[in-house]
Order: sequence, then C-alpha cells, then structure tokens
Amino acid sequence: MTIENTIVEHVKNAVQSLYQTEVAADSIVIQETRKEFEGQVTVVIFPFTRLSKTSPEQTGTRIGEYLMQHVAEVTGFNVIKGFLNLSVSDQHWVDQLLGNVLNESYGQFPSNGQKVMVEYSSPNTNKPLHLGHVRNNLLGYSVSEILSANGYDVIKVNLVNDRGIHICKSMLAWQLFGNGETPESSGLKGDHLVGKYYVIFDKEYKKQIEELVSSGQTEEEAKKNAPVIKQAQEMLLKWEAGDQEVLKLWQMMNGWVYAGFDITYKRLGVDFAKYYYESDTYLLGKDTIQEGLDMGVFFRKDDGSVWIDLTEDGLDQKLVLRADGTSVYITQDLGTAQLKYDDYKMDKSIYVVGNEQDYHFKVLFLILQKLGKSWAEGLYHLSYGMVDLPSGKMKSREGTVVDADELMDDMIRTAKERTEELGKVDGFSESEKANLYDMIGLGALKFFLLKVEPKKRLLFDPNESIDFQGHTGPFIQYTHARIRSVLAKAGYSTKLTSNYQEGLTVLERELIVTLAKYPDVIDAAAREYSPAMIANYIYELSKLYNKFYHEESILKAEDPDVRNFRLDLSLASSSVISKGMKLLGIRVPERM
RNA sequence: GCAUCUGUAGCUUAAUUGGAUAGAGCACCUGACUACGGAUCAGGAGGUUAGGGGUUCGACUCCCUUCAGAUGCACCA
Repeated sequence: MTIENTIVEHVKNAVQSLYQTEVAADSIVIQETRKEFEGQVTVVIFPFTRLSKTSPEQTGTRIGEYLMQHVAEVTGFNVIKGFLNLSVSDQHWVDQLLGNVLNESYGQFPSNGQKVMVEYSSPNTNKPLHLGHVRNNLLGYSVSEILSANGYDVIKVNLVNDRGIHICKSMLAWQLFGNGETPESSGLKGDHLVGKYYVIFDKEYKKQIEELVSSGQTEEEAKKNAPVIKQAQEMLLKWEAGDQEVLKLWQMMNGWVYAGFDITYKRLGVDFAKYYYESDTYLLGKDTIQEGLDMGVFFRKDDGSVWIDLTEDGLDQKLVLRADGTSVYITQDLGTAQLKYDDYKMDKSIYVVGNEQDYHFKVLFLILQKLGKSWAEGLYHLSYGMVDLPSGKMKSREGTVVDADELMDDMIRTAKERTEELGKVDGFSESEKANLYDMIGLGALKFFLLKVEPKKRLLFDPNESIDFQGHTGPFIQYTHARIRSVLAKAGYSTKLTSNYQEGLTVLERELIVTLAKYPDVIDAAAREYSPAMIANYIYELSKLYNKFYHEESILKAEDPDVRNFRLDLSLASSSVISKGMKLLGIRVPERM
C-alpha cells in the first residue's frame, strides 16, 4: 500500500469521526507537495469545508492533527490556505528506496491476464517510410512496451497496405521507364527504388494532364483521360482478376519494398509479432454485412447498396457495401477487425493511426458496437497529429518528405560529430563508437518525437537539427552515463545499505519521492496511451539527479553510511532512467 | 456549410485530469566548489494560458461565444 493510499484511508476516517460524514475515497484529492512548502504529500481541504462549516485553515488543522495521531508515517504538518501539507518520516522514504525502488522488478507490474493488440506502422508498399511513419512506429512500439510493463500480454501487428491503385502506379512507371532496374543494379534500397517510380509516375501523369488541357480538355477530364492513369487502373483490374504477369511484377516489387522496410524497422528498433496483408483481407467483411442486415442494423437501398443510419448518434448515413456488391474501406475494416479478434481473442485492441481518420474509426467502432460485438468495447483509436514541415505538408508524390532512412543517418552523423568534438571516446573500439553514435542519434530523435503528446501536431524543421542539450534524449543518456561512471569508480556492485540513520537532505528526500512515483507514472501512461508522460518524468528525474549530484558529494561523503546510501540512491536513479527509456525504445550508454 | 482536434514566453513544450505564485528546455544576459564526468549546475529577463462571457471557494483545464490553424464530411484507401 502506498503512502498516498494510507493517507486517503485515514482522511476518510478523520472526516467520519470529526464531521460524521461518509466521503468517497476517490473524492479525496492528494497531490505532491509543491517544492516551496514543507512536506511531501498534500491533501486538498476545500471539499471538506462544506462539512466542517469552519475555515479551510481550521479544517486542515483538525484533519492534520487527526493524521498525526493515527498514521505512524506522518511526522508533521502545516496548513496553507486550503492545503494540508504532510511531512512523511524519512524512515518511510528510505524503506521505499531499499525495499521497492531497488528491486529488479520495480516498475514491472505482474500479469493482469489481459491481451491487448497494438496495430501500428501500417505502411503502403509504394514508397519508403517518412517522418510521419517514424512517429507512428515509435508511438506504437512505445505504447506496446508501456502496456507490457503494466502487465498486459501485448501482440504487435502490422497491417500492410500492399494492394491498390498507388502500387499499380509504381509498377506501371517501372514497366514504362525502368529498363529493368533492380535494387542490385541501382544500388538503391528496395523501398527507395519503388518510391522513385512512384514519383516518376506522378510527373508523367502531370505532364499528360497538361498536354490534354492545352489541347482543349478541362482539368477534370484530363485527370480522367490521361493515358497513364487509365493504364494504372487497367493494371489494378488485372491484378484483381489474378493476371499472372501483373501478379509476378507485384510480388517482385513488393519484395523489394519489404526488404527495405526490414532494414528501416530494424534500425528503428521496432518489431511485429504478426503481419496482416490487405491483399488477403480486402475482400473480408461481407459476412459481417450480412450479419448486420439480418439484425436490422444495416438497410439496403433500392439500388442494392447497403447503409447504416448513424444520424441518431450525431453522425451521418454511411455506405458499407456498394450497389455492385463490392467492398469499401470500412467493409474490409469491419472484416479485418473480426479476423483479428478471431485470431487472438484479445481484450483490447489499439489502432495507432493518424488523426485524419478520427471519423472513420468513430464510425467503425460504433458499427461494431451496434452489431453487438462484445469486444467492441475494447477498441481504441490512438490518434496522433500530423508531422508538418515549415514548408507545409509532406507529400510523397512531390518528393517533399523527410525520409526516415536519411533522417536517421543525419541524426547519427550529428551524434558522431558532437561526441568527437567533446573528445570523450578515447579507448572506444570502432564498433563501440558506432554503437554509441547510433544510440545517441536515435535517442535524440526518438525522445524528440515522443516527448510531445500524441494528439498534438508536430512541427519538424529539418534545417534546425535536433538539440543534444536541454530537454533531450542525450541529456538523459548523459545523466545515466555519469551515474554509471560514479558507481564504477566506487567499485559499487548492487549491495544495499541497511542502517541508514534518519536525517535526509532535502534533495535526497526529493529524489526518493520522485523515484517512488515511477509506478504511478507507468500506470498513468498506459491509461492515457502516452509515452510523453514517461519521457517527461524521466527528464524530471534526470534533472533532479543532476542537481543532487552537483550539490551533495557522493564519493567524498565522510560518513560511510551516507556514502553508501547515496550510492544506493544513484543506482536507483540510473536503474529507473534506464527502465523508463527502454519503454520509449531508447537505449542508454555506460559511457558517452 | 457541418463535425472533430489544436491554440500556453520569440521558438519547442509541461501542468498529477478542477487546486497553491502556470513549470521546463532552446535562444539571450550573469555566474559556478581549483570538474566524484561542464552534453552539468545556479541566477536574470521573458505569460492578460488566442479574445470575450459563464459555472465554481478555486479555471490552462468544464460550458457558451468569437477568432486563427489543421483534418474529416467519396459507391478512394
């Protein structure tokens, strides 16, 4: 039981005995005491003044006195306005550190017996991954890690959009202009090669539109009549009809793309337990449509198309099956949702998808609920904001994207330059150096993208390279390396001190209080699906440790008990930093 | 037009979900034990939380409204 829970319990009793009123535990607000006041735990008193019919100060004082008498850990209190600040005994904090924080499993909750699926990445196979995908991948991976730390059994899946007109465009352009170019012959990564032809297609398409317009067609007509777009559409029809030649080309080019993606995923450090391919799932969902018709949830119009009326829920009428009986986007998503559930029977399912699809997912989940799917309750759309550039939106057709591979290269190169400037890698082997630059460069990138709340839109200026100082990944990595260095110097293993006497310094106490709330942060981050909460917590902890480090001697402490205690505190800090960063997919070095 | 999201210091952002004097970082200025690792630490300056109204003991947070931006409103995916 945490100290907060203990205090809530006793505040409840205090109100009961002082004012003869029952209050619900969750209506009692407890918070961390602000730094400028004495104490560590604060109870907000305002809600009780209604019952006590006395001033907040008087009420706070009476409850404070009650707590002093009934809770052993509470050693003092003060009341400021309506806030009751409680001092908790040093012994309690020391026990927290030695008994909890330093445990191997600290921050890892036991299994809760629940399965959760996280679908993320979901790339198209006609172009390489760009910065927007990077945000998606990092979010999906990190949320998976966080859920796992909270005791969930996590299944990471990737739903690959491997079919459709966009792939036919790349395929066609390659046929027309490729001269048999391959990744081997060009030296290009497969996904980049295919992406190159996607851009070529678009150029050709635009050229043809222009020609048609100048020969008298309207822009709209020209867009429909341009020969390349017609050819691409024919190709899609052939693909759907199972044309061997088209399928062969499709398989070859997708193969190139997958080989490229594998490399990028590996560098990013993300992985998947299961891949779903739209070429397998795009015809799914028709059973579900029939189910809905039988239940009367859907209705059929005269032309044969099938719809659902969501106007009572504040939404529109939505088409779920075309008049000719073919699927639309939501049809296959209904089918895929069912397929995924049948495969895994998970309790929750998280879709990591950009916020331009908010409406789609609202509709999707609502339909599944109306179809009476018990598991629809567990569906969640983790919606995140777009990544914008100063020049505006990224458009892969126009080549105005920040490429994921290039971005990683840049970050790692910057990390290398920065580290060499500081001249701290003497004695590192070449492979150790490469590993370190990788760690720092990607750490900077990942932290930069994850420290912002997912739903906020992200502005990325490629000209201003990402900082390595301040509120950054490298700052935290540096703190970790610094602690490890002190521990190494002390020849310190994992031994614990036991007989630390009371009398913590302010910073020692603050550090323990901060370390002690780590599990709460893990829990909150999972409830909110927010890696940003972890990122900001780890930053706060690192900052605090650096302050402590600066003001209190560790190795030079005269009293050996104090020295050992501070080493314990340092070990605990480095361990929590390392664990928290791992949840963000960021590694931390022993030296840097 | 309708709907959803966003708006916090010059820039990037936080605020324990309605609590105390809105915290940080970057950039700018000033400093730091003769560096247990200076990718650090301390201090200064910088805010009408987009504007206005309301609810509340108490509002960045909830409600209404205006403004700005983004996205969605396809028998595309």
